[in-house]
Amino acid sequence: MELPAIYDPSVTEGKWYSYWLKHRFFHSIPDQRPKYSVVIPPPNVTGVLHMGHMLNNTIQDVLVRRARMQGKNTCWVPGTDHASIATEAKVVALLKKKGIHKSDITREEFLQHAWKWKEKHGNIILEQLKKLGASCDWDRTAFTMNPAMSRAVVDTFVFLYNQGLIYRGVRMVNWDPQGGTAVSDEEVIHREVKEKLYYLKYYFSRNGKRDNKYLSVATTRPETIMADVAVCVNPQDERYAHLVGEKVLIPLIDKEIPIIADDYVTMDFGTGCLKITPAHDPNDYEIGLRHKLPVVDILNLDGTLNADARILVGKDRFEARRKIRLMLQQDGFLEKEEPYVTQVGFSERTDAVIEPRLSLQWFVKLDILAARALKYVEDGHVRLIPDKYRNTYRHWMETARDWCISRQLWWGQQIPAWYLPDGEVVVAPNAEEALALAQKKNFAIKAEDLKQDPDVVDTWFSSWLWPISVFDPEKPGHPDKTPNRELAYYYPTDDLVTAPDILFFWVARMIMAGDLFCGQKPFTNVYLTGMVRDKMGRKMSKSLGNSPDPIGLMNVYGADGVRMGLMLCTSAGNDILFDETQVEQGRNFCNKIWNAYRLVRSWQRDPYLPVEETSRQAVRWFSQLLALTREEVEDLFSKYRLSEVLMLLYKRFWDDFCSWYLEIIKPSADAGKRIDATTYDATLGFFDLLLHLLHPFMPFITEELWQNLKDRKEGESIMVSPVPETGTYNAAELEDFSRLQELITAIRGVRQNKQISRQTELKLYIRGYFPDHLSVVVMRMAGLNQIMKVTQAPGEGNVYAFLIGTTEFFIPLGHLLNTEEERTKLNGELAYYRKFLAAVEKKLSNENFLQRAPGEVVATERKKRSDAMAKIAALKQQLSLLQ
RNA sequence: GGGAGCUUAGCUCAGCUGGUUUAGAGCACCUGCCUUACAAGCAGGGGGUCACGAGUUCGAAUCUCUUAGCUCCCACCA
Repeated sequence: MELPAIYDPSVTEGKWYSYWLKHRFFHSIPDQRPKYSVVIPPPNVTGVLHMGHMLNNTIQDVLVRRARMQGKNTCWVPGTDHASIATEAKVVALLKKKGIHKSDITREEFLQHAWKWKEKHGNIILEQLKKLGASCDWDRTAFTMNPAMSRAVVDTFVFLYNQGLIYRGVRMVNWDPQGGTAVSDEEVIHREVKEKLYYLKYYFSRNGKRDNKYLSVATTRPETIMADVAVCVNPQDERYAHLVGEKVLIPLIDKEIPIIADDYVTMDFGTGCLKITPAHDPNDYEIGLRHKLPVVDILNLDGTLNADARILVGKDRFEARRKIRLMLQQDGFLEKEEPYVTQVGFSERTDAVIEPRLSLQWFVKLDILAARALKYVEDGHVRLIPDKYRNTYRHWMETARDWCISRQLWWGQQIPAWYLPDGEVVVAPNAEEALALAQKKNFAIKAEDLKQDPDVVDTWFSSWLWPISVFDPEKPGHPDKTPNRELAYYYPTDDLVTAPDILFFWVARMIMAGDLFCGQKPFTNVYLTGMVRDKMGRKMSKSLGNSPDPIGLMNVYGADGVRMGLMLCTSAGNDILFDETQVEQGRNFCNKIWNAYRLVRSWQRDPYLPVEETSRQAVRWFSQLLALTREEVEDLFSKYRLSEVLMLLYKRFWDDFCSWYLEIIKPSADAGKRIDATTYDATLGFFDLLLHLLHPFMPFITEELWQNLKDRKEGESIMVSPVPETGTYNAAELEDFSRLQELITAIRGVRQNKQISRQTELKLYIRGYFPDHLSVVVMRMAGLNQIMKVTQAPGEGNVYAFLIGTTEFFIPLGHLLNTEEERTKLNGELAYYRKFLAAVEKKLSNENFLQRAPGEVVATERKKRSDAMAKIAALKQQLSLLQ
């Protein structure tokens, strides 16, 4: 078979992915074997693959493929998240283009559009993952809004409500006036904004009339003064203490409000006087509660001022701000204004300025759940990798606030709460049961009297059930139910790979749900990936245009190349600075593997050819090296140091296997590239093992070559084939071989330096330790015709001398040797070793060192001294030999 | 404002409980090579006062503190 000199991923990758699917290698059903399970962090249905997904899913695939090759019953569950806000926004935008406004259609009509959209676009990202090589069990593809999982969400809601863990309450929420919904704290982006700080005059009230004295109050939001209910000072503030209890008048509308005192107020900020606006500021709301102040809400849902504002009614909040500033100035209430930089919250989705707003929302009580979830991590039952995130996790869990789970949207699971005409509420899994409950309260109630809460639950309220509901959707909400066979087998899952920015609102909440419904953790290890940034360290974003198209990258470099490029530079928890040259390195490595295979394939296996000694030594060495490599790989994997595993394998394959091993055993072209059977078979065995070790990282090329390595039957695959056995290794032998490599490199260096061609054969004298059985290898690789062990430096003139360890080597070079140059070089080395020796001797003459340092450390220092002395002696002698 | 982390070669990073580390790797770079597996390659080579300063110690890239710079998380001082 003639193979092209350049590896072309496009002809192999699609072929093998189809083959894997056809033979259902990714599919898993419970059996007797130990399991290994992973659930994908479900990407948004609206999503298209970006570099973050690439990294995250490559890591999962590496772990999953490795487990599968270890013989575990491996199950990687894929799926997507319905992503309420993001999806609804997309559908709303799409309808708008068609001239349909959301408010003009019914909920049912809207949902029909949304589902249609989901069917059309929802699977794009999963198809893209296939191109990456993701070995998911596609038969299990889940969706957080499919009927069974939605049912799980409803049951969970009902359960938590009945347990008293869900309640409805008035809270200050982050209101997005543009999106028309509350959003969670996590969906608010704070940005610095240059604003103005306005100092306003609040005149004292004399029986409702303006006094001529006033308090100066600083605010960034003058448009909210009509909602003020008090002015607050710090009780310690001597400037104002005597005024507490007096009344002032709100500018423009002359409403009378009290002066109160609260520790919250910072004395040295602004004027030390804070206007209290409970309806429009969370802190003010808290203060309002403490002081039992009324709440005046002057804003409509869309951010315009309502009738309670008395002035500027109907104006948008920002327009109102500009107008009221002028009014205040005209009427002399504006004392001064100064520039001010402050943090303003923006909606992640619509980029509108978030308006703190009081409203009735549903909440999950988190105090107990968080405390229990914390314990799993504290006790080490759930391991965070890297473990620095334990601190972050603890901090959050100890300060967790109740979770607002209602969203004023349609796309999502509608809250299973029904309101009676009198405002009472019943919570039940469906309308019939709700009616039954309602009738217990009032038997006259009919079905049409009940009105279901129009809101849906937060998307995280479905995804926190993910590791449970993908296996047994009937389990959430039913802690006492016996888990089904699937859940019993696959749960808890083994590894979770996700980004640290959702540690709290996803990872932590999954631990809560796991504890609540299964009494167990949902996963054992959480591998937290870094964020993929560009090479300048900037976040990848559409607006910067610095985000490469993953599909395009895979088309150019191959999926294996891209996977390798990403994996080479990722350590857990650290951001990765993505640079296309890394992917190029991955592509080049694929090509290297490909060509190594081409070389081996070009040889003729000859069962009658005797084994050459060089080959025998090479096989002996490389099989030991592979045995060591497997140990190292195991160790690194156990620490989740994936990039280091890959780098190790890269060097083993490229440097050791190709540059050393294959070069040593390579049969000459003159002999018709014939190679003895023993060496050849061993080489194929090594290749096989290397392919197995590399497969988790580079699934396609390894499958392609493994299939070619021998005649394979339909249905065989590297991913389910046994890993070739390795023997043992002897560290001393491996050390001998690396000395030999140093020696050969040194001789090659001499050749290059002195312009001695490869054809010119050289002689080598050795004084000191050298493993004689490796001499043949040196002769072959360094082009020597003679190696002699000597006890004295050779008498011939113009000998090039060098040291490796304490062994001296000599190569007679005749007139090629530049005596002056050698002298300079040797003197340089001599100076180095003398300095080194001095440092060691200083240490050894230190009484404290001898007394306090452990014996072995002292012993190594003594060895360093004797070695250095031997080297110095050798160098001196070499110098003396130079004419 | 609070918390966590980072700073080692031009770049990306190892260096784990202080001692074979007067510091390693990959890429990039320099030199010589189209040697019939691979120029996406081969062979050889150069390059770092371990951010700054101090301390602990017989011994510090490693432990402690100070300073500077960067990153992330949490937090709406109006």
